[in-house]
Amino acid sequence: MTEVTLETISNLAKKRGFAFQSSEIYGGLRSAYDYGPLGVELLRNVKEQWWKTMVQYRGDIVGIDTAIIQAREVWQASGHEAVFTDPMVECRNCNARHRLDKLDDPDRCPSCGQTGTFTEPRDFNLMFRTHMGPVESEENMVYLRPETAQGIFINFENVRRTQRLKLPFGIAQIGKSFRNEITPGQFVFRTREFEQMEMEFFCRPEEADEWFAYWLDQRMQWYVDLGMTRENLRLRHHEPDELSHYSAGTADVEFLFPWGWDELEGIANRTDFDLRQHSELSGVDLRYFDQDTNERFFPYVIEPAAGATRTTFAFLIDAYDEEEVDGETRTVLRLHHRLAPYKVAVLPLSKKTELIEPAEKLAEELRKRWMVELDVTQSIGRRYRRQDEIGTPYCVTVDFESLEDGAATVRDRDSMMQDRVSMDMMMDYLAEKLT
RNA sequence: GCGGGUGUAGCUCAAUGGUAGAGCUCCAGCCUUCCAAGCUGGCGGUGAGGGUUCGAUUCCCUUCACCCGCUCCA
Repeated sequence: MTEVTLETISNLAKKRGFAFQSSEIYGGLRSAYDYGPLGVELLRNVKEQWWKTMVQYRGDIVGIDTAIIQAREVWQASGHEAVFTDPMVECRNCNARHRLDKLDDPDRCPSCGQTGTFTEPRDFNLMFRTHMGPVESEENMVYLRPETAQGIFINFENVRRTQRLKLPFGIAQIGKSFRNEITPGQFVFRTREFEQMEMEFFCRPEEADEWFAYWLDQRMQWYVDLGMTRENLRLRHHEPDELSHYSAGTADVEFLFPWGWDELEGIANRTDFDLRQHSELSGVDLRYFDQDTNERFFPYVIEPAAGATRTTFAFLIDAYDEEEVDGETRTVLRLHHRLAPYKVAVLPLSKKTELIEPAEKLAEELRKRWMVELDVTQSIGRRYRRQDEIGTPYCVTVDFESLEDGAATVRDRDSMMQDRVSMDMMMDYLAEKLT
């Protein structure tokens, strides 16, 4: 695999239309990116694969899509309002920043040992605030959700009842979340607006450890099945002192990014913290009643929470490859075909009308099933390289011979091998390759 | 947010206190007809705002963005 730098990959992303800086024509807005025509396909494919694996292929998990704006009480119950608002001080001597409430001595910097070097404490609020309704007041202040999980917990009873679910079962959701990260960066890796793929798996408390291990295994396998290099993935268990306020155990799926290992997904045992909190604050009993044992209890929750945008980014990095072909560098995105933005490119060998017409007809046919690009400009070699660079698994070339034999050449992205296939059979041929 | 670095065309890079150039890319035409060929032409730029100056891309200030560190997290 080719070593890839952040710069290489962000350049490719901009050049080919995967992601652009947000508000670029106004000088750019920090920490926000817009997904271009290729990026949106890749992102959609990642989300689709997650949904299929987590919801469609399973009988024990259902989906949901909850509002980004929720009652303020949700974030009071979850602990976010308290935990995400911290007074911070900064050391003028060494520029280290510390949470005031975590300092043993509020006057002494633990990083450099100096005293009296701190700035005035400033409030850091990690949640976005806005107002519901046209009048700004404290009463109608609302937060943009910092995680999708709470939308699931507050709908636990709605979903359980309407779908007649029995433990163990899961509720999955994909959606945007917002956090005022102190330091966004590394291209789309850490942004203040991001997309999550979260699933809350509810089980009996005594089975939580078992399900935790199960989901670690399942989630790791998902990345591997979609072609991510095994050596670029690892599981890292959190130390007790880095656990979130709700967690009894957390492990991260990490990917080897150009800057080092970093998190793609956190898998946590959230215990019964959230359901218990919401029960207490709302007064609604969110306990589960087990008719077989006649028990009423709060289920435990195992949560695999993945970042959709950063996972998409990781797939892009992992797929990037360069190789020497006839003294030229060929750039190839070796994306799994299920993730590739375009599945097929139809390329008439020349711009002659007699070739463009059957090519258009073929493209139109294949579009019913896949994302297909028709490219007629410049030489065939250049067009192959262009498709390689955006990860298109197959190119179909219509040439003059096609007019005689009704067949076209199918060229494979990775091997560059070619196959002559009848155009009548093209759909079936490609369908078999693109399962 | 703090400290350090960087901003010239889509990309790589030139130049200058006095009309900003090139290569690649892209687009059109010709040619070619299966792995980034060639020829001709075209589009396109000093991140933004202000100041100094007869004149600023160049000097000064502010701002915005990016990169590296600190802290937080999917």
